[in-house]
Amino acid sequence: MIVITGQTATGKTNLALKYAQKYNGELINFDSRQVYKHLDIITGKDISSKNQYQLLKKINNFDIGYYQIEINQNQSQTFSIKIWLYDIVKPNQYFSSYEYIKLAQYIIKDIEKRKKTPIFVGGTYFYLKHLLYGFDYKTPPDFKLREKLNKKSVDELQKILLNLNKDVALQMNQSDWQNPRRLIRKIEIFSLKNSSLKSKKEKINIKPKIFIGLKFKNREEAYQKIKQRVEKRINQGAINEAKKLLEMGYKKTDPGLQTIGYKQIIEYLEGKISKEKAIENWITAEIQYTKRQYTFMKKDKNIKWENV
RNA sequence: GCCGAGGUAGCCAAGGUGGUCACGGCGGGGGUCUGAAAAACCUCAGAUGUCAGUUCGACUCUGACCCUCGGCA
Repeated sequence: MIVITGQTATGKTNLALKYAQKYNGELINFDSRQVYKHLDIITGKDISSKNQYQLLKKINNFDIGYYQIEINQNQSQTFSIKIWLYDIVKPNQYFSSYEYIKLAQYIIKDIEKRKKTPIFVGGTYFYLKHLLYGFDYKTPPDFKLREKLNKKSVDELQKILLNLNKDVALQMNQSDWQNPRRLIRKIEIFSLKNSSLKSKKEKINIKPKIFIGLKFKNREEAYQKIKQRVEKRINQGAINEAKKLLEMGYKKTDPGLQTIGYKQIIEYLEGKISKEKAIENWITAEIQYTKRQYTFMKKDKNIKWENV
């Protein structure tokens, strides 16, 4: 197995495609935004309009399939490579690392059955971490509870958790203790009706043969690349894409639209900021994201870093 | 040139009868990370236009100067 990860806009997919040619591979996306249908231009899916999604199988609400993309090596040679795990769910559907891993494991088996090499490409280290190193999945989300808890203040959530499980509450770090999402998840886990569920932990410890992380050599480089990329996406019709999604009935609060690019463009479409400001904010958000990505990823000592 | 308003960190911006020299937000640096992660959250560092004067003490008062923005010329 090969894994290509790293900061956004560093050319992960291109590198992955090279490996795909060399090792007879197929790509598996692990980008948490590209799993959504219709989010194409802004999330930077490497497909064109002539690519058709090939549906392999429906598992629950998930459309598992691939895009077949062609690469012209030179005039005479063309490679055809599959990319899996794009377009799995609608922008308003719930999706999580749990679902991701189930699907990824299924695809790995499928690829290996055909004697090909799975090549994971993406920037969502949260998903990758769980895929490679395992995860103790024991409590599914309780959306009713979340909805209720989302209305509470951090203060109230802290009190609820203290009553539920004092030890866990006191062990939380400073950041998580102030973080409503983390508090809600903990409450979810320790609330009575869920506590009896059995652990589904699977022992996983996958060691990729090649595990590369791409990062920018400095901030200036990141700024230039990201600026170019955002401008390109604007020219490709990013604004229309966002508008179209709203016209289709998706809301800005849907999980799929909680995405860099959409958030800023929607503010523009709502008349809150100018187009120029939206673009500027988009670029800034993207740079901030690259920083968070590296902060998280650099703790993984198995990644071999390459500067771009 | 005259009249008015104003100059507080990279940007936006609050403040006070002169007394721990100053509220925030953005941006920036550094982090957190066990079913929402392109999310959410934590943390740190930055400032009173210039020069004089009044005063025990001025970012706050006075004067000059330099800029900026309106209006009149």
